[in-house]
Amino acid sequence: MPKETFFNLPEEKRQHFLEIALAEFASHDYANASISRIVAQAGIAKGSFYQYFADKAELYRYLLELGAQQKAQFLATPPPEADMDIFAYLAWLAQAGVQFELAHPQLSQIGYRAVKSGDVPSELMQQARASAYTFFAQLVAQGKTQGSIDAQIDEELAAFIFHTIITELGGYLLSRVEENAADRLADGRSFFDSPAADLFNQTIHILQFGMGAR
Amino acid sequence: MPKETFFNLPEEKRQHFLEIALAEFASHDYANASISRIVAQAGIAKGSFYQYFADKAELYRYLLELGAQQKAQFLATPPPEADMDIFAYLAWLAQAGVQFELAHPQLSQIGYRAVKSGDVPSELMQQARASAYTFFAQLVAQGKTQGSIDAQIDEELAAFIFHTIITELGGYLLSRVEENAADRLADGRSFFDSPAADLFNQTIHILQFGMGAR
DNA sequence: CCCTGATGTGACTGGTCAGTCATATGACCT
DNA sequence: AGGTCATATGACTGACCAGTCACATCAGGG
Repeated sequence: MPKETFFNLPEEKRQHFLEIALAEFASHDYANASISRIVAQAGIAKGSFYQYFADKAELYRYLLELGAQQKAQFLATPPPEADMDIFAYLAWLAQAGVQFELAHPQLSQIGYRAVKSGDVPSELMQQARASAYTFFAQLVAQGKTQGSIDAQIDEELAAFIFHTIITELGGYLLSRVEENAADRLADGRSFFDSPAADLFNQTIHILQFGMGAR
Repeated sequence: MPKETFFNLPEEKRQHFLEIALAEFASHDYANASISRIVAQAGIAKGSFYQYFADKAELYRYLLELGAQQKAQFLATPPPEADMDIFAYLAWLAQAGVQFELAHPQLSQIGYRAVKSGDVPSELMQQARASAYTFFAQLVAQGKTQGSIDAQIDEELAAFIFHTIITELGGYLLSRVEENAADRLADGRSFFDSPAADLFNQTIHILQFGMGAR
């Protein structure tokens, strides 16, 4: 957590600094992100940075936390209905993931890098990863009781597949329909009219049929 | 490609150097791998390294190339039968991938890092990535003519799913049955007796049912 | 025994980095 | 005007890095 001095900064200056730090960590991995570059770009002295943050790691953790908060907010907007079909829920989750990636590409990049490529092997990350897995595993268990997932399928394995596809799908779809990404960003719902929507639905259907009771 | 002097080195010394370089690049990403550490560990002078390689990038490219050769060799052993069912072929590919990971964990690590996490954005890597995609896309096209894949499924999308699952599955399975990995390594075929084999088959079946003609 | 060409060597250069610290600035109170 | 406290500053330290280069070593031929 940043020091008090950071929060005492005028709102505008703090936001400006965060934007620059975000850009730096989005375009370089942890080892290559440079505090020297950040402060130069933000127009503050090196020493000032160390009045705000204990060290580089603290800034990084703070950015990750901001990202997690933003994403949690994204995923919380329409509260999941209790006994929704889990594939519908999965579709909703994946779609929200894409929306998040469109709305916060830098945060997405930082988060993606944090989970992939053994940067940050801190307990914190291991823990986040594990809880994502158990979340999906619970989803699978629910799917089994609903009868929409074959009871013989290994729950952890199915969770792994969900997690993997959800993690990678957004980036893939965006890379396929890059050109007018900004347009779709303007109106959230328009994503479903985009050419990506069909690909999106196909993916969910493949999982649905693939895991459905035989 | 290394300089001639490198190949003039006595076999033993060259191998020893490569082992150390491999370990370094497997445990650090490109930016953090250190030539200074490598030469110190290998017991050669910094200057000598630069008699063998033009620069750090050349060593890295060489290691990647060695990895690609080894993997190609792994995937070439039983020549794919002409009109094998493509899911059987996919299963074989994935299994060969796991075998490779067991046999050459360091090469796997380096290769994985190279494709993930925008290290090495050199044309070379983009190209390798693209050719992997078209390879899978062709496989999907073949599956459609065989009737084992629904004609309505987007070929590129299916290729993406194949590629993603194949890439991640090995690591996941190995992480789930870590304890006696070394045992299975001893005899290649014994993988199919391992507890991972069932998970493995389930995965292929999910894709098979998921993509099968409706 | 010396010459020559290939190979080995490690101190050195110039660069970047994270983090520190003595000093300066400014705000607010008395 | 003086005093006190929080904050700002950037030169500096020590560390590491990739890559260089003048020099040492060694092998084999004449």
